[in-house]
Amino acid sequence: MTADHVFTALASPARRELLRLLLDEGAQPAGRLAERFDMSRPSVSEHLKVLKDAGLVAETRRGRERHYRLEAAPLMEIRDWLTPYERFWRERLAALSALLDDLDDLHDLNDVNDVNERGEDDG
Amino acid sequence: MTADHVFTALASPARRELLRLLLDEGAQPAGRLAERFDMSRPSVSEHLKVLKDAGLVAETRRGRERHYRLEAAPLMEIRDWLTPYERFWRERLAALSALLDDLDDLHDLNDVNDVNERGEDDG
DNA sequence: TTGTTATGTAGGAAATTTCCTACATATAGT
DNA sequence: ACTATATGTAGGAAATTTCCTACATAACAA
Repeated sequence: MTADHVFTALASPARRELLRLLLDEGAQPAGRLAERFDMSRPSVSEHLKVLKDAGLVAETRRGRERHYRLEAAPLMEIRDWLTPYERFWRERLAALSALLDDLDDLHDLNDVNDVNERGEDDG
Repeated sequence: MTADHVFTALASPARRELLRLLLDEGAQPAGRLAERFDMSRPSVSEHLKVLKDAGLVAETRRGRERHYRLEAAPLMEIRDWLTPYERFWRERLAALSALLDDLDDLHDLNDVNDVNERGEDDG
């Protein structure tokens, strides 16, 4: 439910793989998801529970199967959390870019001096 | 270093708080960061180590202090990981929006029928 | 040199996570 | 009713994480 639950859920590679499968292949029954893992079916079931508690998947009972589907909404909280860092990141890049431009200017200046040293006229 | 390290590092509230402090207040020595936590200084030091291994902070030694600064670049991996889910999320919203539009159309149609029932002409 | 400050590391206790093998539950088919 | 299928839950072992209190290291200050 909370952002903390979402961060925690994403910390496990197995759970991220579950989300990826649901994204790429759509909703599936628990058993079919479990087949893809090098892990017992009950363990996959527990991972699904963690994802469900984080609101990242939802289940629909169809007969004796339970179809799990992706619920991407909570991931938008992560994106929002990321936003201020992205701004920081961009400022860093801009500063670097400015630095490189300055270096370029300096380089051009040296070129001019080189030309002058070789003669060409003036003094 | 890897995306896995980054996800793991972000799973802890204490570590996310460290990143927030470095973002909001800039680079700081380890001790000053530790003061803000309801936790022993060595524990904060270990959290900083996890962040450093994930490439999320870097340290600069200044005298006997070590200044930690935010390194936001690895967070961009998280953003990239998020992207396909964001697309999914938008499609979901678009579908919902279309559904609501359809409901609206149906509603308008009923209004027209209401008007006709009250008379107005035709039949 | 001697003492103080800033910080990391060692070692271990407690809590949590991960994963397993039974087992329970519920639905479908015969 | 009986059997097979799909799945969750219980209980526990092993691994990992978190946090602590010493202790080690290195730089500064007298």
